[in-house]
Amino acid sequence: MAYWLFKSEPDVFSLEDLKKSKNQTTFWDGVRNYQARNFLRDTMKNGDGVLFYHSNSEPLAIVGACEVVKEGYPDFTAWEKGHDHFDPASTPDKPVWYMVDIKLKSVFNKPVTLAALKAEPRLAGMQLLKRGNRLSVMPVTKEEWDVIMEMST
DNA sequence: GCCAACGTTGGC
DNA sequence: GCCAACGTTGGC
Repeated sequence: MAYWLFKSEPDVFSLEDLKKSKNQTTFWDGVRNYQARNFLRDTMKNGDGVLFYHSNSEPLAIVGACEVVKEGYPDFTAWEKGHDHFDPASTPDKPVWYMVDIKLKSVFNKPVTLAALKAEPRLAGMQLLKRGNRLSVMPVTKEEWDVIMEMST
């Protein structure tokens, strides 16, 4: 079992949106970065934990936890003409981009803000905090996961 | 295969 | 709204 962090701009898709989704489950479409794609396609397994992070908003924070409920499969929004995530390089025969399904597990009582993450010495190595980090899907260690869970209650 | 130009991300 | 950091593109 592995752990991950997904970024989302709440103006586009927030944890509240996930909460309101059918079965509180959604497909994580729109990842158009190869490194993140590889995580989605090759590494993520059912039951993996996912931290849900709100970027580009106030407050910047991890706001909840989810679980992978469907492993990597082609992101079909890539071949929907006119879709925001359309990419002519990807086709049903030769998909380039992949996604997983995640299901809401918990909405944090206390969102763990970016400032709080930075202030926690045990999280000094977190990839999210590294300078210039722009990955929207990234791994989290079990230790980091546990600390964040503790901070969220 | 190099690298400059460009577009995007995302915190501030 | 700014701008640093980074990935991608495309000319050579």
